[in-house]
Amino acid sequence: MSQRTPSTRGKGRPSSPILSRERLSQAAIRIVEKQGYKRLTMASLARELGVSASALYNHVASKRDVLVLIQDRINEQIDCSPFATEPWDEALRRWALSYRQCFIQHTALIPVMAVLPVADSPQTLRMYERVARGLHEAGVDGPDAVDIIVGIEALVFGAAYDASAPTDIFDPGELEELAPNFTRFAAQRPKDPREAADRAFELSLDALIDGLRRRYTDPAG
Amino acid sequence: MSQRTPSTRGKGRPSSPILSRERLSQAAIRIVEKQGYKRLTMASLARELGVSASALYNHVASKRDVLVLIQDRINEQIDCSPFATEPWDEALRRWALSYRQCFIQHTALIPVMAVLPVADSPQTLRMYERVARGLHEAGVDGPDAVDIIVGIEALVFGAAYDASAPTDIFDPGELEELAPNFTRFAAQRPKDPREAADRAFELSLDALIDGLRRRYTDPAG
DNA sequence: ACCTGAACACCGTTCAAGT
DNA sequence: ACCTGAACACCGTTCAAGT
Repeated sequence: MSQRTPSTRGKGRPSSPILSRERLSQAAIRIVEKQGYKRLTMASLARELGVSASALYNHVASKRDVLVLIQDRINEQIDCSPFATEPWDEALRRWALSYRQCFIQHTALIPVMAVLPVADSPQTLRMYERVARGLHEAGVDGPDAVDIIVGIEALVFGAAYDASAPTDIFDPGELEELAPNFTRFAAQRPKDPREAADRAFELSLDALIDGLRRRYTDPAG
Repeated sequence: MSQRTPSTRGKGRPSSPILSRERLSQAAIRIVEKQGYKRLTMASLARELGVSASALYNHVASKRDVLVLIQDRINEQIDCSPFATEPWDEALRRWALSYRQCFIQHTALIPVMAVLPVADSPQTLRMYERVARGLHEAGVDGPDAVDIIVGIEALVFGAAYDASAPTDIFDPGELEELAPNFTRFAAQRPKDPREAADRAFELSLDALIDGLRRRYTDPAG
């Protein structure tokens, strides 16, 4: 299914391949960081690597594969370390904050990431293992731990979109009369859209974790 | 900004335009329901309407505009009526369930919808007004009501992706050794992927609303 | 004002041909 | 095994020309 980096075989000339999945994903991330996802095309990726576009297909099956490679590297940056030191609820909170922070710059990956089989992304799997183990050790039973991961992830993805939205997203324009109360409430939020998005996310995240705490932690403990 | 349906002017021949934003969005939804979002192109939409593709640009500025029109009609189907009869927490729950149900078939709209200025979508605005008013009347202060809408929406969007994911999404394949616990836990979830997704969503939604209830409802009340 | 037809500037992907 | 160059089958969008 997934092509591996071809190790130079023992016989014949090494013929030293120019490309590899490693170099390919590095170049892709370079383009995304400098020019954004709109400018990441198979042609631009090939140019960055100094090869023809068709050469890429010796290493990936499709453009979606390139996005999967990027996503795997991005997930490496998400901080799961609090599960080693903090109580599960605080660890979950910090994980979610870090997760969202990573994906705000990569919302284009969300449609891919959200439905991606874990078999295609070792780093995602490592992350899930860390979180699932942390929750299980805290007394959450296995399937529920997976459900909690799924739920937090859902909130994180949605919130990452929200944080990347344009400034005027809640300005009703000429339609104010359709939503007078909502408009007034929205105007009372922080002017900085990023600050408003951060607060909305943390309000929901804290409520969610609070609800989980009630469910899974003995009130006497 | 937004083109209005041109009312036939008083002078000259009526010249009866074939197209309108109304007919355009209806045709678009017809294509999406029959053939999915991949098959919705400006060309296919024009064909469905019996006109040339370039004619569409007299009524919408871009393909994104078409998606916005679809989204507005989809949002009309989301059930906000519980806010008229139920307590705010139960109403919020039912709204979220209905919202997710609508978007499971329309995940392609999520990247558009999530960052869409409300000024471009009257039905979205109506929906927000209904929910914001319901929360405010229950004692939630204005800006928090908006934050809650944003948070629930984020969870709903992420969960809609999850519910539309392929069956084998948590099968680690050859990578099982990277995540032995997670793999075991995932295998204990319901076999039917849709049932598993539903449960994960409801667990998080219930925890989130429970957390909100604690925050906004007087425990004595 | 509204539509047509042709054209433009892209996409991702395939494939025979080379080494 | 890996790369090139040409070609294919699309996209969304523009625009002069018609009524």
